[in-house]
Amino acid sequence: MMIKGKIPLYIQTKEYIVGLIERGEYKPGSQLPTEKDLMEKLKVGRATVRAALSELEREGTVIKKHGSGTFVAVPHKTYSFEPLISLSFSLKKMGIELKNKTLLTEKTVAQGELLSGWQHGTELGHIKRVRTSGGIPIAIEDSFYTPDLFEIVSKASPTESVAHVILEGSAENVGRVLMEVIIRQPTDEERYIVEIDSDERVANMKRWIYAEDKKKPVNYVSVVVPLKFLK
Amino acid sequence: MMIKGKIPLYIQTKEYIVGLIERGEYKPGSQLPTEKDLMEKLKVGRATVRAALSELEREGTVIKKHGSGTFVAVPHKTYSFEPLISLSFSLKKMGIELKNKTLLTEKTVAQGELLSGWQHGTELGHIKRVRTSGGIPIAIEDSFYTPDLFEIVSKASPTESVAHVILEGSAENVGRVLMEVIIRQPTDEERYIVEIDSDERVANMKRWIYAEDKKKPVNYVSVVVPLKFLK
DNA sequence: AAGTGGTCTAGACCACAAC
DNA sequence: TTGTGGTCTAGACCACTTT
Repeated sequence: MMIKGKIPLYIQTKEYIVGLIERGEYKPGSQLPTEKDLMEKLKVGRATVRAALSELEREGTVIKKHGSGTFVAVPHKTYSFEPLISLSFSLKKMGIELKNKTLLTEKTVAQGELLSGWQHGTELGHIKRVRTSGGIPIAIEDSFYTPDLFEIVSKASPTESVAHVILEGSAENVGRVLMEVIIRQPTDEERYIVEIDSDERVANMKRWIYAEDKKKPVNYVSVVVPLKFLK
Repeated sequence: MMIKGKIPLYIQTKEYIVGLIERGEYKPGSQLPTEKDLMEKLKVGRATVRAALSELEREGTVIKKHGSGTFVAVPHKTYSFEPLISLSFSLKKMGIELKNKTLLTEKTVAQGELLSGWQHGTELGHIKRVRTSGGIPIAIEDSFYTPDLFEIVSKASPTESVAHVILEGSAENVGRVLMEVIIRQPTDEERYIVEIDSDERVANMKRWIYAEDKKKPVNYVSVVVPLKFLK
């Protein structure tokens, strides 16, 4: 090791491991050298190796399994669309964990503005949640699903990304995703839930996911976040 | 410390620090006890304290500042609008390395259905780029801007995210963002540029950014990526 | 100069998985 | 039982910020 003078050893260790993977010496799913191997090979302490591997795990490059070893992460196809359409995915990548609190779970029918491409009277599942971080309400989320999807989503972990469930759950193949973000004044209900003044503005993200036939959405989500949390 | 037998010390340390914050003993923005203080107070090693603080920083609860101290995070300003609407941000998260090759920079006028939202004949700046990874063309990007924005974008680094420039550059306040992702067959030109067969499908991501008046877009971008690169 | 977090080592013991 | 990663300590020196 120790080639470069200024760069921290654990960064150099990271680069060494990434190099092994990029050169194809260790394929996705295969086991990487053990921490002990890396210590001896690179002549560094174990904390240094672990710091490198920890960052790589956080970045999704490797997966550590207690008792068995460290493995090259297998990129999964369905993850590909996720960052584009998932709010929680993007925030998580930035290191921000949101906690969900479910306010309401019900069966309803499409009506009013919420038609969103659905026929009037279409049966839908509806979940209303508040997302918090450190106990502070950050976002209000209203999500609507076709009955089939509602079954699947209801059984999934409430902290799991809906986009992830849809993409991964094989219920439907995604054919089209539409997303809209607008800046507007909050409603009274929104002001109450996220505790803001009436002169503060909110970002309202709406997302429609269509199945492969592209006719009607299988999922519609509206997320409201005060602008002060976004700038 | 050492109250609970099975739970790791660094987790207990985390809980202790979170408790300090939740009980209001340390308000957002204020400086937390130093690592040394925590070591002595809790009778644990420094690595344990640092493990706790590292997780708390990753979760967005605290902020460490080299040379000055560790502070309770201020929930404001922590979140960014960018991941929601930036294509390059998302692509980067997919592991797609961003090297841009500009094929075309021109002034043009709005025409055809692709430029929906603009009046026929509106003056626009147009940039056509190919994104490559390891010399292989991965994505085709066509972006259109109002003349004012075109000036700013042209001067910005070509690798910089357009969404970033628009959000940070204060050229306009963003009032509305519309994004669409569809899966379709490639055009002949697309097949030529990214070197794919006609039976392979592509993901076409389109994004419109509207200024505060929400009438006409200030930016329209279309990115085409072969599905096989999204695995 | 003093204090803070950042990096690093050497060594120990524990918890889990596989043989 | 063996080997892996998980946790933890004690101590050292470095880099940055503030006084």
